[in-house]
Amino acid sequence: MSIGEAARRTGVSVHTLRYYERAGLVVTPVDRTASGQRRYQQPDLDWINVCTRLRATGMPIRTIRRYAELVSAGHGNEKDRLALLESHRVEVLARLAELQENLELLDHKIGVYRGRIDAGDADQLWAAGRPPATAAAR
Amino acid sequence: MSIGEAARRTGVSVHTLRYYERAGLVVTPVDRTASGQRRYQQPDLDWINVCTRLRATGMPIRTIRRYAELVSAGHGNEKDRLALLESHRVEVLARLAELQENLELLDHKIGVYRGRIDAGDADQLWAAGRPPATAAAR
DNA sequence: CTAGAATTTAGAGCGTGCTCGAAGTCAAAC
DNA sequence: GTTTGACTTCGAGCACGCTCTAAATTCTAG
Repeated sequence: MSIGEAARRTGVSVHTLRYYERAGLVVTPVDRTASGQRRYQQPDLDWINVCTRLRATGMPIRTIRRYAELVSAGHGNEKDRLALLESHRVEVLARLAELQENLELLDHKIGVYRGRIDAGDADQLWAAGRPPATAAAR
Repeated sequence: MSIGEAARRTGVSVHTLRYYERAGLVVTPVDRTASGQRRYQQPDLDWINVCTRLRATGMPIRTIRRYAELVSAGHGNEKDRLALLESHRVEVLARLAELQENLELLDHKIGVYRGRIDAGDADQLWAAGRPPATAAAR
């Protein structure tokens, strides 16, 4: 299928598809017609989806490239691939934790504003994080 | 305290402190000495910490600026502030969910590699996401 | 008083991940 | 055959969030 069709099916723009290819995010080169146009197969789409999902976990392009290199190098480096994925997993867990922690600040502030609005808007002083005892939120 | 001390205490570089100020991430202008050097007070640090934590939830600078503008505008816009925070909260929850979903792909792949390595490395075919029935992972 | 460290400004530079433009080639419908 | 739209490459451009430089000034310790 054409690059346009591949873009439609993966939800990635044709620009980005070509960019990913240039960036080395490939495991096997995409087929080309005699005139040089790309022709995608299902496995190409599957790989693009993997890239998309790795990106969605915040894996940088260069790391996905490294992973792609390991995959295309074939057998024998499974431990390296595993190490790469596990190392990234640690980062993802850290980011999840950070996000959740700071979401609490957000929730706290939202609670303060809700209370203040319900109560008819009382004082305005505030503290940075969780209330030390008494405090509002900016 | 000096900007250097403020940087030390907030964990933000002096460059970034000045950048935040330029970017409008201020609720009250930082004091200046007669000669023009910044002198930070505890509330300034508290606000910087709020900014840092909002940043950590992925809130863009321009949104924090908007929030700062609302705060410094004073009373009467609490509903706007609440709306801003709640809207951002929705985005944070979405990103948390996305992160968690794609973490599952990561975990799945890690599981596949662990199994393959333990088993002494079997076949190499693969599927993009969760295994449809039988498949390994790239 | 003086040396060295810290601070000031405005503006440039950078890393990341796209996103787009230009100029040309190709393909499918008519 | 011709048009219309999709495709090609290459390089530039952009948005974001810092990060750094330069040159001048100010502060602090001895």
